[in-house]
Amino acid sequence: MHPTLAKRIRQRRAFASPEQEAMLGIRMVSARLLAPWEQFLKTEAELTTSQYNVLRILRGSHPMALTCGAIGERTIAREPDVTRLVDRLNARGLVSRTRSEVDRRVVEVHIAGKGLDLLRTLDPHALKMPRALIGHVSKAKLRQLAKLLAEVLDGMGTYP
Amino acid sequence: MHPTLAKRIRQRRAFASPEQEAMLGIRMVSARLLAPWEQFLKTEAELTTSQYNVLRILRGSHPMALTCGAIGERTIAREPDVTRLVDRLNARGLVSRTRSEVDRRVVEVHIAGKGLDLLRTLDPHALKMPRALIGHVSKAKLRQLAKLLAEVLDGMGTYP
DNA sequence: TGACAATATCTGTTGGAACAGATATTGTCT
DNA sequence: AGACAATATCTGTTCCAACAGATATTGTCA
Repeated sequence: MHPTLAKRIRQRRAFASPEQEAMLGIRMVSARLLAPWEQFLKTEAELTTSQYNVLRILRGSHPMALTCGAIGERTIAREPDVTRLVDRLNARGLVSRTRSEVDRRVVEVHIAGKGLDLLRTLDPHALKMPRALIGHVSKAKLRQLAKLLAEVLDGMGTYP
Repeated sequence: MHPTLAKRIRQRRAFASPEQEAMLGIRMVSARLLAPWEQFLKTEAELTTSQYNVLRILRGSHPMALTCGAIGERTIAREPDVTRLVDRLNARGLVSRTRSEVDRRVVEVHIAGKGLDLLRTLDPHALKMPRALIGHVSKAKLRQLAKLLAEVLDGMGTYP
């Protein structure tokens, strides 16, 4: 699709600071990693990545239910927006919602059997895809990359 | 905000393949790099990143105009969607559109003075932000990171 | 030249993300 | 108990991205 992307990074290297250089690289790689996955989720399961992530989180806590607030904490989505996200999953029968008895403000969300089934069909792809996309880089280098990324994440600043 | 992210990577390291590990890291870092920038563009300039990128592209070719098609090639956006994107920029006077005389199917898009002014106010932030966010990592490691990312980009596979 | 494909952009429509403010319920303090 | 803040979710709304199909213009070939 874009055979010149790596070249563009190399071209900029002379002008950009190491920080800009790294940031550009991360954004480019991320964009090209996410696109196939989003496309796949959409065509195979009609899910957005947000929806998929929520389902994964709910499976993670299964058979325990989670409140909307708890889901919000574990995702990037703001809590007020969890409602509709869960709504759409509920409309498709992938999760079930029940108003808590002890605190009736709270809604408890629970992954449904249909949701578990759907995730199961996606699991093999979630496993195979990383290898298909970046398997051409040696395992040692990938470990090194992950290590550097963890260091970037640790102590990342804010802006402004 | 999420002090446990790096920890989550480390925890998964034992279970995940190097490919999954690297992919997870890239996605997490990218998400946390993009969010402040999107937020900044929105509050300071009421621009989406797509709009900002188009303005940057147009400035790059200034004083030459670009067709919608040419803009589409240089971005991730599909060509049919460039129309409205440019529409919104045009409505704010940031770009100007003129129907080509030689081929009247074509629309030539040209960044306006107001667009150049807006970019100028954003430039210093685009320079400072990378340092603020990932300046805590040594320059040598950042260069190494960029090198690894370029390698990942080169020869990245497809899925499915 | 006329038919038909190719190109470049536009329009109609849908769905989701984001934000602000509203509502319902619970905790707390007097 | 009554008032008021805090919490948890919901509703109304707007904006944008994405896709499908339509339109206008140009190129090509019989």
